[in-house]
Amino acid sequence: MRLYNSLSRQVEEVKPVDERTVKMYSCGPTVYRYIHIGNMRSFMLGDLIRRGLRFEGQDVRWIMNITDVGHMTDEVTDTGRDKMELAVDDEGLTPQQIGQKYTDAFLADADLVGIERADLYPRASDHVPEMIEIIQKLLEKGHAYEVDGTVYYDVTTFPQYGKLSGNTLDALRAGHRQDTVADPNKRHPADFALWKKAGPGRLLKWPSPWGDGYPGWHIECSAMSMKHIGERFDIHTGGNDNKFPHHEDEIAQSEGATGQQVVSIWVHGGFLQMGGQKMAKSAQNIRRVTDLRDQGVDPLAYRLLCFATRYRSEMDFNWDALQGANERLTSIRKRMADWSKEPRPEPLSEGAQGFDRRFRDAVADDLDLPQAMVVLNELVSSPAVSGGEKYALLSLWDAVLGLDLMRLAREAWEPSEEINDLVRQRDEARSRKDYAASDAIRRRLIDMGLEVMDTAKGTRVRPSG
RNA sequence: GGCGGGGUGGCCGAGUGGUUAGGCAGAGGUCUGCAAAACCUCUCACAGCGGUUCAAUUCCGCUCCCCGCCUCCA
Repeated sequence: MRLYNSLSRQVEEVKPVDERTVKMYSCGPTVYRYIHIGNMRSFMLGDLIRRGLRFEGQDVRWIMNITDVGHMTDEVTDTGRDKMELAVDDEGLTPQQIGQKYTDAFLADADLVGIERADLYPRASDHVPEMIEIIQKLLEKGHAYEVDGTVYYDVTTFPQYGKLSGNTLDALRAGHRQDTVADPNKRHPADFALWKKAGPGRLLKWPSPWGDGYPGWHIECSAMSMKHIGERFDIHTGGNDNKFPHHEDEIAQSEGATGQQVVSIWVHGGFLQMGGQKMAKSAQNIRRVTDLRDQGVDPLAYRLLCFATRYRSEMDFNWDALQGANERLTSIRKRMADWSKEPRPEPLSEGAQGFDRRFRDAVADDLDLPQAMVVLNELVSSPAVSGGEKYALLSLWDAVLGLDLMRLAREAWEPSEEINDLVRQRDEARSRKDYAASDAIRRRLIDMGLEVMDTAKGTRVRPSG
């Protein structure tokens, strides 16, 4: 599989350092509130990369962090309160309870959109000693300095700073934002906190060599990724907004501490927009996965909708398009139910193999799901491939797509005696040309949630989805 | 101000220097008693202005507009 590496700005082959297993780390959710479908798109990216690699026969170890402390605080002073602490005030729960509540909600929502569970979900609050260890190493190596209980990273000691985002130190100096307040303790405006001194009344704090405090925004990812998949791993994913400063700083930390390249490929997902704006709490345009369900849409239709857009591009969310995806998903599942009853030829035909190759190529080509969907659509309506083969291929491909395409086939729906009776009555009425009666019966069947079709063999019914 | 991504037919969205992306919606047709399902067909799409070229939606320049990051943010 090839992926676009934000660092090199080109598409690269995934070549696992440890030849047996691809190791991937994804920036996960912050758990002081519900996550929305825009966040989900990013998390789906990691899931799709893992599914794509497995499809090629590779083993993958996938880690996704849970952020329950740290990078949710005002950078300069301690007056800006940790968002976790604000949630504690609002909801009357302990930080642990808040974290647990929103972690559970995240996992449940992720399940709904077909994201398979990661191998591990390390929590930031469980890794403070590891973070302190890295900070100490950075101090020893001269990459960091302490001022009154707060430890900063000295960006001037890392000449490659800016290599990921393009925000080099020169550029950062040239284009200063007007509304930022300079921290007088920083030696360089781009320096960032590794460890912050705890202010009075702070709940979430830990003892450290520099006094009570809490970790800075970026250090958790350095600590947890290196602890769980090593100081040299293959893929790191996140949303586009993580590129700077989060990942830029993570590189400076991890590479500063280890003296080597840590991540091979950085993959960044494009944003989900809503009405031309980034979906974000501040824009008040967020939707949860459960909102989709409440609108009568299968959450997996959202997953299908995401496949229309390349993962790196921005995508505009819109209910009509989602509704369309929902229609399409149902229609494919119904066809799958029909095809499942046809014989499946053992060696696939030439034609079917051709479709399979094209599908696999698309997935391997930097996760070109829009192209893969074209192949899928062509297969669905291809007269050259039998229904049995279509079923075989689509159920294979669903390992990557995760759309539960076999749902209706699996449910193996059988009409009840009552339905069979009505079907018989309708066929009799039709043979008598008593259309008033046959239409009345059809109406009843439809009201029972069925789809009614006339075939050469008479009335046929199936669940309408 | 710095860094970066865009403007494609009713909607979502691929893609390409000359040949139909695809899905959804809509229209017509085949089939049907009528529907449904299925299949077929369709509405001269590429922000604007210049330029390069035999040929530009695709390359170059300019203009207009939108979005993201630079502060918490997938």
